[in-house]
Amino acid sequence: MRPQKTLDKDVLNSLTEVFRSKGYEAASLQDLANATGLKKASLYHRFPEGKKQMAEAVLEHLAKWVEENVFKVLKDSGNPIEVRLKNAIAQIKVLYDNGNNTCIFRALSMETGISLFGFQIEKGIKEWIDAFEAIGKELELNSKKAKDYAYQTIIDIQGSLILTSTLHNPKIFEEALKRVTNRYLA
Amino acid sequence: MRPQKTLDKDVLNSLTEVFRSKGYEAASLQDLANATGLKKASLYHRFPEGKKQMAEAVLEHLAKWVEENVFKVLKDSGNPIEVRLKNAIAQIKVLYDNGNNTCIFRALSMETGISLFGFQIEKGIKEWIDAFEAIGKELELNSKKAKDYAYQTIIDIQGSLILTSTLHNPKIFEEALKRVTNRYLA
DNA sequence: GTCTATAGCTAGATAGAC
DNA sequence: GTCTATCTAGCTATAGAC
Repeated sequence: MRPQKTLDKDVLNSLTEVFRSKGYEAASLQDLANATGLKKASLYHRFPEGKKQMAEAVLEHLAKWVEENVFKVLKDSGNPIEVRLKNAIAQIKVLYDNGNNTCIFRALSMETGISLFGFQIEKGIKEWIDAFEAIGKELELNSKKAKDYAYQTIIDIQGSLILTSTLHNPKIFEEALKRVTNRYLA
Repeated sequence: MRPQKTLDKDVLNSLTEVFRSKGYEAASLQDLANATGLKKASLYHRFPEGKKQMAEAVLEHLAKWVEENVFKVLKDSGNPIEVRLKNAIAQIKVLYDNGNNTCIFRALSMETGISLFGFQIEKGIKEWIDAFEAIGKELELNSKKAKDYAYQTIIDIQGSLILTSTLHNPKIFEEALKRVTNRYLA
């Protein structure tokens, strides 16, 4: 097997950037090839099922990153809950580049996308909710409140990402994350 | 001038539905033609600049609806502020069909869209913020708080729309709107 | 004002050399 | 594993009859 000129990880990162910024339909194979530095046929060699498979790989890739860098940090023992929460929030800032990146779920969730990726996106969102719901329970909120806080957290993140990108104002994202933290630690 | 077989208003409503559900790139002229019941060439007769013009017309059309049915209701004299707020929230439920419709801003705000419609979307979002900021000031919140509440209102709406559609749970949207109301009237 | 027909292009995808 | 070359289908957009 001849060694790959370009590492899988780099390819995935390039694909991620294109899908994130353009969405699924608007991301052409030419765009994806340009971003990775590979030719279209080479992309098909790595992803025989084509564009759909590329987007799925991106979703999976990001899901792993979040699991490793957000959820694990939230759960991970050793640290007191305030520290875990703050560390997780810091990673969320990395994930969304301080609000300058759109969320991949949003980019891939238009109707064509819904039938294509609906399941993965729904699963992903539920994992976010579960992760924050667990934090609420750990803080001994009653079960309704733990759930409400979790929903509000995701709403704050998603809503503030939209506002930050349309108004070009990262402060909105930052303040939303502060609000999330305060809701739990107040 | 031969009378139009299909009214402008009906055409716009059909176009709106397609752009809303598919986004800009994924909405083909064939889709738009099917939805309106007109042939492609007839669409070009009404919108000589093509698809871009159709999307712009949709944005304008919705902006007018919101101005008339949300902003005017919010400002409109005669009624006490609690009633105005509740009426406006009721209209927002109509606009988004209880959370089942995606927001046109989101549908048209991917990168290809950003250069195309960024200005109109930014303007639209700012109008929403201004409208709610005015409510806060009327309630004698200080100017920072009035602004914060307005941002949080739009964040709650946009964020809850995303969650409602990905989780197929209109209750999330409904509760977010309750939260908006309570924030102002508590 | 609406239609049929079609131009011109780019999309996603494949074949096969190296 | 990567490339050049190419296929077919679908796209946006236009021409011109009625």
